[in-house]
Amino acid sequence: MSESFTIADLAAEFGVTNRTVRFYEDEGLIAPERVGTRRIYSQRDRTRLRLIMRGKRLGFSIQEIREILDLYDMETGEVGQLNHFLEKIAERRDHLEQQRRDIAVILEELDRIEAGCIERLDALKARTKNYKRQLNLLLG
Amino acid sequence: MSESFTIADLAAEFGVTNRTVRFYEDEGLIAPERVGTRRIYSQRDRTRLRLIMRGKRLGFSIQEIREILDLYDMETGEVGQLNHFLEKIAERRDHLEQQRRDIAVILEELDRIEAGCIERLDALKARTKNYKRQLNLLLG
DNA sequence: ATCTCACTTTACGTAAACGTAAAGCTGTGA
DNA sequence: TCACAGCTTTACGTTTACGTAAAGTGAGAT
Repeated sequence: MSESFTIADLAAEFGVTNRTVRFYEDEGLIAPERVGTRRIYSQRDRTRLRLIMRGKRLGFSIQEIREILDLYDMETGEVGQLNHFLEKIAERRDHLEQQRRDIAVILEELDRIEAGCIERLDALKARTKNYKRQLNLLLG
Repeated sequence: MSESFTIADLAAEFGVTNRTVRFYEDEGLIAPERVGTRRIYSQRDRTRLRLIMRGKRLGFSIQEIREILDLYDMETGEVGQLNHFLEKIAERRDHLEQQRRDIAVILEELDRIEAGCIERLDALKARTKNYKRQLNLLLG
């Protein structure tokens, strides 16, 4: 158990370059082990990369992704920290719910546009059909 | 009817700078009228800006936003175009639905993390309470 | 033994999305 | 009338998120 991965493994899995994976390390988002100079990635690193990619798909900056990872990491116990922590979570939730609303709006619009588009296509097909029918009448 | 707006109006409404609004014009996303050299924005421009901001919140690039605006603009009639158009819509939908799934996953995680956090807070409160009770016993 | 391949560091380059400073035009209220 | 607030263009600057080239290292195959 507890597999390990090379940089190329993870880069391929997540569809990015080795450079990108190293960049995330420079930014402190992941911290793989070393064997000599070579990087060895654990399941935990892989999980963190998965979270990073999710953040990227939602347009979050490296800094924002760092904050999200911090939320996952937090092992604090102090009360003030915990409250601050809960605030951070609430902020993230607000942001995500705004995005969710945005998505809902755009999806509705896409449906509407697509419907109009299909309607036009049908109209065109009907005209073509009619044209063919008339042609058949003419040509016997 | 058919109000018009200055650049400052719209910049303020959408929480960006005048420069940003001009930048979107340079990129061909909007095309306000002119009175002399001054830009005059219509309701249509305002609507397009609203779409632009939505795209930005979802992390779309200017190029992607341009494509989305094109979807709204399209008045084409040719069949090939219409089919290509439907493909574009499908792509957008796929992208948005991926984002929606991403959001769902993160929101669930946030819930989980928040729950653990509140649990810890409660535990701390309970200990504090117990401590106070013992103090009261001691101090009468 | 040496070749090759995948890895490493260092460091300069680049595209996107604006920021910002300079210099000038314009209408309007005191 | 004139000062000033708000608009304009031009153009160079900045940050983010990597790309890319150069030069070197370690391990396994031939």
